[in-house]
Amino acid sequence: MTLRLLLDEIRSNIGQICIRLGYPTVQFEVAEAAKSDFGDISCNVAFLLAKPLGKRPYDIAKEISSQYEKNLGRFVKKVTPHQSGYINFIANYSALNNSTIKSSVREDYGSINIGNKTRIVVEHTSVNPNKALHVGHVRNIIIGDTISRILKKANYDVRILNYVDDSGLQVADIVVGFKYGGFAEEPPKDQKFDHYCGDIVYVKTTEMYETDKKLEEFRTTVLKEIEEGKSEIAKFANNITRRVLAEQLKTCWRLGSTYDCLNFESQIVRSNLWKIVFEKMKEMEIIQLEKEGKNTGCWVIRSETDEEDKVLVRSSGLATYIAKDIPYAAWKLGLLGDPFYYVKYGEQPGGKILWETILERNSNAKIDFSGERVITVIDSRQSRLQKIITRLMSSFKSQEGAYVHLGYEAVTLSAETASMLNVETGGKQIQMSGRKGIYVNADYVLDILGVKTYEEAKKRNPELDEIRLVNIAEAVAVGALRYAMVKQDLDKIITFDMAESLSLEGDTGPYIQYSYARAVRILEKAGVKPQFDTPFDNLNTEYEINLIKAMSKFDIRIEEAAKNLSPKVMARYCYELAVAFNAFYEHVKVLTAESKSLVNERLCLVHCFKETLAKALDVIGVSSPDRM
RNA sequence: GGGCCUGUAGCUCAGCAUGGAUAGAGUGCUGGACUUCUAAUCCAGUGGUCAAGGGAUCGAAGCCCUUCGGGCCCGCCA
Repeated sequence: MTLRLLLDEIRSNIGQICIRLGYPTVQFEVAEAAKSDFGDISCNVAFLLAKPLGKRPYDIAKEISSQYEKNLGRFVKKVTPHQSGYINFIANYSALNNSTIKSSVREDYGSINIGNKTRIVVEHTSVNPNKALHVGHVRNIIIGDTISRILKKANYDVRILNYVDDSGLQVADIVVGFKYGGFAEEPPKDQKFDHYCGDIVYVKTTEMYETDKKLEEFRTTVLKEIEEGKSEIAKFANNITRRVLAEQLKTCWRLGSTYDCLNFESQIVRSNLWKIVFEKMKEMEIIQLEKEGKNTGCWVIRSETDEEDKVLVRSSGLATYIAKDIPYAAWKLGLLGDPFYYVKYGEQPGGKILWETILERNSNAKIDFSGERVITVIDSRQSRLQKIITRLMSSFKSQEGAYVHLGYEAVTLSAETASMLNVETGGKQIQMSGRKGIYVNADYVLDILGVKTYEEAKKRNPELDEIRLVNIAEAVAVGALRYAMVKQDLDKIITFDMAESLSLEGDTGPYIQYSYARAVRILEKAGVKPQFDTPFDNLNTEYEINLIKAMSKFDIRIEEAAKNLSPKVMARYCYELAVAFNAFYEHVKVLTAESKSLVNERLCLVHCFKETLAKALDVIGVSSPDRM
């Protein structure tokens, strides 16, 4: 918060000085200095005024600086014009320290009101319920979960949905495997049901199609029966997908992701939402019945560019798969009457209730899971489809950005990791494929990471009991995986490498968690509670000031992350905090400081750092173990 | 053929939205710091034609155009 106060103060003062000097109004920028050599804050106003005033930027910077010096205000200590034309500011650290430390103890530190409690839907995860989650799905989950957390921190009213495609081909495939392929309904002992379905039934059944065309024919009839939802096969499919879903959710919860409601595709299909949307689109004339050409007899969405038109309804009158996505998107935006009723699916870790939709009327109060805005997290291979849906939604609801497809690039496997799966790629990375069995399961990665983190924790904390060590190991394993998935920009491919994922040093989740554990230990060993009724004038080494400056940026980072829907901003912020603390830890002694009052001030700082880091880590869903 | 993404240090990536100072991290490699609040750490060194070319600008890694390399997508399948 405090950095924002400082920036606002400078912005306002410079604005006033420009008016006083009779300078034209320009949109100047006040921002963190690019390097600490330059000071704390920089302003580019002199560049922007150079042209209209016909002066050198440096001369303008000098003029403004000398005016500024007459009244430095609360947070500024020094103003210097730089040769380059920037005006640089050094903060009044006494004020910065005091303000930052005192505000950072607040429970809601870092929160900021951007959303104004706007109802916003985040849909993520949405994995076909016929297999276990692999590391590609994990990226989706972590992005979606982190975005939800960011938006909550920015005061949006967030609803998190998980769409369960329980009536698609992939489900039909495993049903064929169970019913006609001879696979037992129960997995071998010690194998999770979702792993069994994905690793064995799905992969092997798909393989069998190659040689057994009859088997492949069953797929079509099974799919049809599932969609109709009446037959024994449909009931069987429902039973299977429920079991897989339950296992998938365990993995999601293990990763720290929770949801508000499960939406089932089968119910969307069986509701009348498609008919309503279809009629609406006809009325609005945003779809056309083709009279000629290759799509004769089909209802299509005409492309606005050179791309192919998209068929919505076949010449047979049957809707295509996109007909499931359109009503769902419109439903999420609350544009259609709600045909669903809601029942409790169960209670999630942390106590949050998970709801699910049903079509049968019940006496429960209706719950509104729609939003004024909708964010759908799906990888960018589906961009074309999502673009069409976004376009349709914007004709239904003209509000800018009402429907957002938050796309991200895929997770691929490194050549080395592929070769562990007996896939030779000639040194190139490879796309994962559930169908071909080329993937790394999320549970497997967490388990392997857990073994390593357990060993590391035990080595360092031999006195801790087994349960505590296991909990620490799990927290660090999840932290490592989540951080790795979120630190990279959304439009960069992540090449997953098993060996590399085990690295716990440098720019990783465990590095950050470690800084937290160090802070906790200092506070434990101090034996006294920090007392905050002091002005914090003595925290004046560069390490202390850097740490305090980092802490003071929390809400600015939240704002940036929320406005750009950029989870990595928060990952980088956590890292920034940890780096500042680790440098402080190495160079500044807390418990053996020269005086009692200095010990206390530093204890306060360590305490506030610990609280701030925990809150920042929580935004990326990484927990903060006390010991590591 | 069309659409989207991408190219910055040996490797993995920030920085690009909103142009401005000597382009930053991690990792790797070299060397240093643990009888001290946990070395999952810190410090120093090493390492760059910001893919290439052009344009607009006082000023470009960033904006515009072109070219080249890499990836993904484009069914009356789901």
